[in-house]
Amino acid sequence: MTLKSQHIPRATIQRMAVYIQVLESLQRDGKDVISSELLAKTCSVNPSQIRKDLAYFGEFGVRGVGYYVQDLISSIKQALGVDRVWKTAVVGIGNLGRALLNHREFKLRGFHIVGAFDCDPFKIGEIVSGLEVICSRRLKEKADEIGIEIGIITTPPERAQRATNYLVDAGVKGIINFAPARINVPDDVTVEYVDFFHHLYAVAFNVTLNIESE
Amino acid sequence: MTLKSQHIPRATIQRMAVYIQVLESLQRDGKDVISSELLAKTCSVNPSQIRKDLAYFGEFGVRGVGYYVQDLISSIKQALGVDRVWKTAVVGIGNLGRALLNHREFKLRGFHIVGAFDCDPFKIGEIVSGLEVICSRRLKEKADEIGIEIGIITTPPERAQRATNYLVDAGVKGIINFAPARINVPDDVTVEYVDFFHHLYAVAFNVTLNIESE
DNA sequence: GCCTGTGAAATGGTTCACAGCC
DNA sequence: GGCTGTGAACCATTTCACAGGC
Repeated sequence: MTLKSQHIPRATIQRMAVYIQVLESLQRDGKDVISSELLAKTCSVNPSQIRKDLAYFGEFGVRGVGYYVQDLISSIKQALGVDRVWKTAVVGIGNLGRALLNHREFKLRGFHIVGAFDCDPFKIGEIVSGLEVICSRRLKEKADEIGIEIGIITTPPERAQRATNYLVDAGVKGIINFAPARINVPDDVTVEYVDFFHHLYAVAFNVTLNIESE
Repeated sequence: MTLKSQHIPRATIQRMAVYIQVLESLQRDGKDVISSELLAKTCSVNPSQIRKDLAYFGEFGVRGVGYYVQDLISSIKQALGVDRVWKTAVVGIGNLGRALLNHREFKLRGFHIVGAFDCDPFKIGEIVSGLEVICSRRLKEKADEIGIEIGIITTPPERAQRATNYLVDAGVKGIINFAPARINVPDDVTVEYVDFFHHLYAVAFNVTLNIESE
């Protein structure tokens, strides 16, 4: 594996996800080859930025030609480690948790949901999208049995830390937190926060700025 | 208004949203005053970072004391422009669109959903969460009538650009795009992209890194 | 004494410009 | 000729360190 073990900027990783998205769309449109310039325009970034980003992981392009779309998608996916199946579990079976469990795209993208957990006795035992809801306290026990690599927290904010603790105890090293609360984890556990109010705030701020400067 | 008309980093705005989240949680716990050091620890950032961020908008703290939680929340909300009601509309009434329409938190946070649009004739006329679904082509007409400031796109990716065009035509200056596709807008329109697969990819990458370095 | 606000220093990321290669 | 890959130059953001004020 082409692993240049230098530090890779977080921003680069975020852009890589965007590149995949755009490249898959180009692929659907039947495009075979793409230059960094054209890809850059679609992603609203600088062409050198793309070349630098990709260079962290290897040499994927052909000089004088560009990048082969299909190959580049595979290369990026391999570089990010998303060319395989990841076993995930959802903790917190409310509206959002159910929506995620029913979302087919997860499986299509290699993220298989293999566990559904909640601490509400009324929900335990219920079948959601083919999975039995299990008591959160039994997370470690279940994880040992089925293997859970990524945890998705969809509890109310006040229960997010407890859900986190169960996941960490179970040996999970990656967490996506949809709950609007900060959580504490050991250094070897990665957390990503998803909260679209943050995005709404950002848009509101920018619109306000533009209105004022008129 | 304390408007230091210098450029404010995008990263600062993102952190401001986090500060609000944490401060509101502190407020619920009955905390009156907080130091930049303590707030920093909770948000996993550097204390000077917080002081610098806040300084873009004004002097909200008291030397030797810290920040008054209640006041700081109000000040930040005012600074971001989220201390008022924003009229929003959802374009694309699928699973996600419906979920957002039924989400009470929007109204609580000042984002009132005043329009629901879709281009599917079978959906037009349907009542979702008290709103009649209207043909996307009539967006401008409706916007002139009710006023729409922020658009939320929840269409499939191939229809995202058309939804965008309708919104831009209607004079909307801020867009949240949940569709997994890039969209083109004029310079005076702000777009925020929400795609949790990007976050899943980021987590997968970090977990992969940690596994490899063991 | 303590904690904020802020210029100055350090860090890290982005863009430029061109060498290298098809 | 054209487009990638990359060191060097540039720019922005973060962190430090301390002055300012309760």
